[in-house]
Amino acid sequence: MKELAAKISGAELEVMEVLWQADGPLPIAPIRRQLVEQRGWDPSTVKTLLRRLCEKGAVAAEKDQVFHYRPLITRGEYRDWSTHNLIDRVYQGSARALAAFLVRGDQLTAEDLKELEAMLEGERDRG
Amino acid sequence: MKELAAKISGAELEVMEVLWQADGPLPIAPIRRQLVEQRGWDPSTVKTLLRRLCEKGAVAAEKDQVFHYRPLITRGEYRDWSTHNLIDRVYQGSARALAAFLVRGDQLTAEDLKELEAMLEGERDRG
DNA sequence: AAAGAGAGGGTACAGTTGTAACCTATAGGC
DNA sequence: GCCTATAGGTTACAACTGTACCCTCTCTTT
Repeated sequence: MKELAAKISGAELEVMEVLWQADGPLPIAPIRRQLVEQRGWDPSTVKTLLRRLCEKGAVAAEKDQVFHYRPLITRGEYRDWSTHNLIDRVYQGSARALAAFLVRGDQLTAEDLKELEAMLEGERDRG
Repeated sequence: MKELAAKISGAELEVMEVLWQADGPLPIAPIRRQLVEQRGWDPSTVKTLLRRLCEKGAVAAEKDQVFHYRPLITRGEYRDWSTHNLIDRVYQGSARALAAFLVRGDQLTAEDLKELEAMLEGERDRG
């Protein structure tokens, strides 16, 4: 499924976001409403993006009076893929280098760092 | 400079990689050699990519008999930019969510995790 | 019933990206 | 001095992206 996620473009990703936030398949109307408002897109732009996502196999359209759109890949799968992609391409495959960047840069708040430590302890126990 | 880094494409990034690995400006010949070999690209492809990078302001070409190419943005700057980009686009702006993904997924080795803990302690002292 | 809103479907069009060919000038090897 | 390899420069071209228009059909409202 790597290829699928690979090909979701920036604008398409925003459409996926709307689908991921919903708790079930959505008809086009609310998707449009949200994106027209949030992003200032033309309604036809939303339609085009949905069509492309369907063509790419990232979204399914099921007809029930009107089409309902359902994501075929999860946000988690997409995160996995795109994070690995970043690590491979930008961090020469070193997840550790990325982790170091996060910790040493000022990306994380003190709160975040505490959380992280707790997580690390959890991992130590498990692993 | 966000815009600059933003626009470095995948193939272009591989060229930047070569420049970043070198310890100074490089003439086109070794860049080509490396990429023709590593990636199977045609020499003219390398030329095109270098031209585009120059147009984008990511690389400077200085003539000294033959042109020597020098990166104008550092790998660090690019990492910063692309990591923030991932966090914004895929993790809804939460660096912590990305950190959690790294720690909880099996991205990191036990060794990496130990390193991380050490880093966290260092941060606690500093911050 | 006529009209207006929105769904479905197709088309458009410029910019970016991956990938390369072609031509000219030139410098080093024979 | 001539030939071949390569630098430099220009052009190409299809796929992908961002962004949108237009036409038709149907359903709801007046």
